[in-house]
Amino acid sequence: MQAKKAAYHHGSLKKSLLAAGDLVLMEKGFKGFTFRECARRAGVSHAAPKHHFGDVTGFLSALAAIGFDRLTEALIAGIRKAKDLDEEFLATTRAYSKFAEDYPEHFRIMFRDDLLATESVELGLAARRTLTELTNVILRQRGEREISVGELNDCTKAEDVLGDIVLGWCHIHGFAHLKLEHQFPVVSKSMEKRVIKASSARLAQLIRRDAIPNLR
Amino acid sequence: MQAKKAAYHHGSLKKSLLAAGDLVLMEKGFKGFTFRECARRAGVSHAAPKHHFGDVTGFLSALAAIGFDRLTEALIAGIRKAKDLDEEFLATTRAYSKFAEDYPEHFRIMFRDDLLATESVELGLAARRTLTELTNVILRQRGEREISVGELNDCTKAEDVLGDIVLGWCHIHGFAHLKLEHQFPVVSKSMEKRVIKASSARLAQLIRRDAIPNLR
DNA sequence: GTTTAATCTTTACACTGACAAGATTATAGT
DNA sequence: ACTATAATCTTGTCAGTGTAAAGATTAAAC
Repeated sequence: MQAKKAAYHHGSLKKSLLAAGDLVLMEKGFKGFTFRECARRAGVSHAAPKHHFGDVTGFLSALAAIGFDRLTEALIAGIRKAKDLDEEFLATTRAYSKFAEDYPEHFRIMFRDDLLATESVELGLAARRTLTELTNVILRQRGEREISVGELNDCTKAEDVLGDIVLGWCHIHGFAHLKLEHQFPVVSKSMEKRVIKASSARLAQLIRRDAIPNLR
Repeated sequence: MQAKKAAYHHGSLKKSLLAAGDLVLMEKGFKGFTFRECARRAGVSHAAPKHHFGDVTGFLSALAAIGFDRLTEALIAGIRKAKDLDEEFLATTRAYSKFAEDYPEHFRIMFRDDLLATESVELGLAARRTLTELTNVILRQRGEREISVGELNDCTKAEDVLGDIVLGWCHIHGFAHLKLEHQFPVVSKSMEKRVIKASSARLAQLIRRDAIPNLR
């Protein structure tokens, strides 16, 4: 009668634990996020996760990777909505910031070098996919050829490209982070929209070089 | 003979606890930072801190305030070293980033809205002092009158000023944060220096408006 | 069909934050 | 000066945590 006999071997525990961890992170936040709570939700004993993730660091890394994947998707979706290059940089900024507000706890652990297993290839790849997407936003602004994930390191060898990536990413990330953690003085919603729109537009012009033609 | 009899009343326990917490944060990081460990270092019982800070959130807020004060000092010192306006923005960026690397754990908790008691006036003031310093960096770039801490809210009412503050602070903060958490592709030290120098210079020019005279 | 390896449970330990109740001392009021 | 009161600190307790070790169960390999 019961849907599933309580089998000694769960079958797909890793997936279930990730799903549980994802939920716990969203519902209870980082403070309420514990190994044991996730195990409870997955319906297994408190020591079960260890075999799949080692310690809590490994578990968080897997969840951070999911976060990066989700961010990458959000960026792609945001970019797709933009009608032209003028809108694209702003759309990227907005998508990045919206992700931070939609998944604040994911965002927080994603950028916590001390809490993550930096050797995780899974996490590294997910982060590079996001970075590639951002890099391509900058490259398109500059009217240059886009790159694939594999070309990331090569691309960033060029100094002026790296300079624009830094300019772009720092702005996008800094805005999202500061806004998420409520570091900006409180202003009206409409004011905030106008400000970020104007800022993004000016920075995009700077990156597109047409604003400062003979600077380089 | 002994310097101090173990008095039942410590006398300046709050200060001692803050000093202990400061050390623990630097030595053991956020992971090793516990209420009890700090109490141990201060030489008091594990429940003593409660009376002075309430819960761990209150304690962290006090330490975050110290962090903001230290950041403000670092910014002022960095600015003082700059010879002219051209150098100042870069100097600010460097000082901000250096603070993040010198006090990584402080930096992390300073920008964690969920871990702090946002109603703490002490923390709020310290953060506003930092923000004022940053705002004045931008105002000087624009050749405008500087403000005091009290004027912060008034000043930010002007839309274009806010826009430049956002541009400047997002860049400075985003760079420091991404660098601290090792999100940038690994490049040589000298390359990194050149890149951040060029980026800051270009952004400063944008803020100073002389680069794009007829944009507004 | 037996051995081996992987998966999951149980048990245990040291540690944590929070709470409550008691001990000690400073402070204020008279 | 004496007492009442409040502030400060300790002790003891509780549920909860991560990690480790050892045992139970089942899948997989040979």
